[in-house]
Amino acid sequence: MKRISNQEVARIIAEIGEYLDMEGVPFKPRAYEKAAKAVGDLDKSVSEIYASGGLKALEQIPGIGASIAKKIEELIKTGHLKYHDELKKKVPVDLSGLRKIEGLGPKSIKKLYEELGVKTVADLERAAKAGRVAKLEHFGAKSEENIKKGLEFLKKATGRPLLGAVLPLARRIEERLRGQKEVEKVIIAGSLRRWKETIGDLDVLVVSKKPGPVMDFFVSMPEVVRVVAHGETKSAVKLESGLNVDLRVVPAESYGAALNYLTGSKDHNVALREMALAKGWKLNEYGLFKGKKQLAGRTEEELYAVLGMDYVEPEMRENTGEIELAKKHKLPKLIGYDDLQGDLQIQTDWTDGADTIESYAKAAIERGHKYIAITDHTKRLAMTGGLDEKKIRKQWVEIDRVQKKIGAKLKILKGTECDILKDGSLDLDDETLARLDVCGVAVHSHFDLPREEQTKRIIRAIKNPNVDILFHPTGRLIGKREPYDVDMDAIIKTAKETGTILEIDAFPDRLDLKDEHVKKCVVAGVKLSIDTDAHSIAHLDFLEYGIAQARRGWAEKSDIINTRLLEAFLKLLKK
DNA sequence: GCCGTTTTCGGCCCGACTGTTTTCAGTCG
Repeated sequence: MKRISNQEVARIIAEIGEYLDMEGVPFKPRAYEKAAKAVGDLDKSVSEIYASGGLKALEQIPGIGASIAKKIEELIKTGHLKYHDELKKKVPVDLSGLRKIEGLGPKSIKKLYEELGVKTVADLERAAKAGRVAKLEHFGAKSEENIKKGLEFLKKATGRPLLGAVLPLARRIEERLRGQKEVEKVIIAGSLRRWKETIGDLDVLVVSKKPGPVMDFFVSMPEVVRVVAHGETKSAVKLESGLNVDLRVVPAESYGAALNYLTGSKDHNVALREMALAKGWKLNEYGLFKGKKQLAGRTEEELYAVLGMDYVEPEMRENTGEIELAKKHKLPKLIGYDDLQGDLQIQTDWTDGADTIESYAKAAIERGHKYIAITDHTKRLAMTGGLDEKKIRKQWVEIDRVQKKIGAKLKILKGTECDILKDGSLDLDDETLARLDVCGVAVHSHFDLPREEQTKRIIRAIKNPNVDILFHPTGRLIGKREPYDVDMDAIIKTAKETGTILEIDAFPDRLDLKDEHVKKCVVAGVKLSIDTDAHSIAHLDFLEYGIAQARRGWAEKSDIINTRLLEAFLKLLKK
């Protein structure tokens, strides 16, 4: 059997949808697009799903039916798909590559191929430079110019930026717009408001009676390198970083409906619209309407209420069951952004952190923390100057000194980020581990062990009765490193049996556990911690990303151990 | 092609903007 990645399967299915779109086939393109997204978002590999459950298991995936399941089967078995090959024969182009150029859809790509023989991005570049694109029917000088610009940006593009990279900029833009006198309200919607791990582009919503000056101000912001659209109610710009920012201006009576529409997710919105439709109403970005009469739309709360459901927090809007719960008034009460009492993973200048224990303590007090754990690396991570049994005892003396100096405002817990060795044993002896307040363990080596071995290794580590928390459980670095191959269900099961806490690492390129694992832990009754993994004082502010991740996994306050005050929190640890 | 407390057949979200058009197709979200 061929080993084919989910991404590859998703790409081929998506391409089928686009080829059908070229032909003008109705509805099927959406079905393929949905199926491709479903495969791309899967937690497990499609090959494994097929290996363990066959076609039936594939059909269980929402958005995949009998026909696409068979196609996936063929891909897994042969690495090829005849149907895809046949479609590609008609328009043999680098579809995935060309689709990355902004403004180029399937229909335009087909035309460029048929009229100019454009197959690749390089072909397109040559044709555009020679002025051949502008001569095509329905194309023109501007279309050609836009294609050239799209090509330029494609060369610089680096994929979706991290939430942590975009949020500070988004907040600056929001503040700046708030300062405009024509602006009554401003909010950033879209995936940012849902706190997705990475951000496609920014969707800004403004309430104003005079949109003109707001639009003019927006398109002339200093970061703007290109104005993509500049209309009365909608404008779009590209920033020097490559980020697209859309601005919509609506009247106050449509604010809630527009906010809902722009926040998404698309699937959540479609489900709401279908609900409206079922009642004989219509939902769009201007409101909920019965005929011409507006039933709701001024606020999101009103919109959900009139639809007969509870308000759904943006982090939950993925159409993964939240709508049903909202109708039954059974939504979880998510952990709040002010609910944490402390931070349980901090690296200091004793290893690879930048700041001293004392300066971290002061910074934590400023942020209102009640406790922090000092969790430096251990000796196997020699490059960080990892602590051995002797050196960590010296650190305890320093912690005691700082504790005495700062008094009762903050408890500094003695901790570790102890290395899990290749065989699942730990990098500090049990006697030392037993004396720690908080014992975290983590994998920093042998990322490529076979799944079974990796799983066994981690399970052995967390079965150690001294171990309290498994740090960054899957080891991924978003956009840089895949998670190691590990059976998370088995880890969660063992964590439940042993009372081990799993971490939501809030560092923006980790966010590890990810939302669906958080969900599984909540269901299993496994407790979680939210920690920054700070390597400097500034990183202490990352907690909000971890809280967002917890909320995206439907975690309540009680699921997270460091929402508790010190005494209650310590009772939840193993000893 | 997918899906089902209306349904295994007959539906499938909806609007803004651009660029090319003189009324609309394509793309995007």
